[in-house]
Amino acid sequence: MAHKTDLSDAEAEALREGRFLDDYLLFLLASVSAAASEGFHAIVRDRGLKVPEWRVLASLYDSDGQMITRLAALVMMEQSRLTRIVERMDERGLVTRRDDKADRRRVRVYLTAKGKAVAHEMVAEARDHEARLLSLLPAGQARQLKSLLLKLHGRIGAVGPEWPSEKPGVKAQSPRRVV
Amino acid sequence: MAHKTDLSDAEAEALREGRFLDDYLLFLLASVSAAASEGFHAIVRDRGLKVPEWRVLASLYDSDGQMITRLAALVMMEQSRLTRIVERMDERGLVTRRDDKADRRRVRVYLTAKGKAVAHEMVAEARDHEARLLSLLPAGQARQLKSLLLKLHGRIGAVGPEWPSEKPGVKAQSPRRVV
DNA sequence: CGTTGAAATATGAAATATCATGTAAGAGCG
DNA sequence: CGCTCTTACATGATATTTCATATTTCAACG
Repeated sequence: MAHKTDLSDAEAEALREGRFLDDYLLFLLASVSAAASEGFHAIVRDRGLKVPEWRVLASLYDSDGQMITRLAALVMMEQSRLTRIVERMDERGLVTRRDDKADRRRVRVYLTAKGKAVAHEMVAEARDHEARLLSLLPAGQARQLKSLLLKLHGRIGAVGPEWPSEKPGVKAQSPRRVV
Repeated sequence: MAHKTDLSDAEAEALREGRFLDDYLLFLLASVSAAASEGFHAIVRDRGLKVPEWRVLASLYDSDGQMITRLAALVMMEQSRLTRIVERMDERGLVTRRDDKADRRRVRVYLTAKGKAVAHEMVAEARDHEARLLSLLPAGQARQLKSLLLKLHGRIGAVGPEWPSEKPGVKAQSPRRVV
């Protein structure tokens, strides 16, 4: 039998009990997310965008003309923060804002031609980068990872179809907090 | 054959091409991470902690007495930011700082008795919360998700054993950027 | 040793984010 | 309608973060 290796007390303890963080889902998610994003975020910044701006572009790429509140939910940021980011992006000519004439409280955000160009370019980069990332896993596992993430996501925010509803006057049904 | 449902052009387009974000790994990771953490972060704040503070406590819970730089890497934040957070936590009596006498550039951060108490309490909460989260998936899938995350994480930061090395004078080998 | 270069942390100034509200519209209802 | 409640967005004040850089200490080497 191999003789005991020489560990510090702390290390031995860690092995015996198992560390907490190393297997803690929220930490795993946050740190994989950060690690996976790091490389791409560097690309984003090289193109002169900030990460939150990229997120806005990507959201509008998928569905242009969102209202501020919904966009904020999509990109997971607080409303007043998004307001100011959109403001800067407007000044930089990436987006424009138009009042929703059906509900004049709402402000809808649209990509400008320039914004679309940048968005397309960056989405292409993102797809490239994603392919490189996913190639770190066997194809089956890559698909499985995504599918598990989607499933978990769906079950956490057991939420209705829309979020701030598209139709004015419908009470915003915020995701029922399951956890 | 069922007749065509009435979709807007944009929606039809989305279905045809598939939206970008809905299947984009980095977005999936970020948004699952945010959604999964939301509930627990509310608990953290209820206990009068900020999320970054909780992260520090959790890291020290696993391995007390880290140096600032390494702790910053562990909790994924920039060094000067961590310095100030640790400072506040010191003032609040959650941690203390002691110079490393083997290398006096280094500052090591330790949990105080109070810090340990809070850390233990919160780790217990975290474990509870994690269990609730994981119960949203069948046990096998939960395990699989974690294992895939770990695998991906390992392959992204194709990194050596330590990070800022424990032993003074060893050149810090930063994770080779694979992606 | 003395010099040069890198590492570890701290810190000032500028940029951002957050929190609490203010203001302007819609919705619901008697 | 007129009143009241809620939603959507903006904004001021405060707190936090970031970025660049200063300071101290160690490592390497002639």
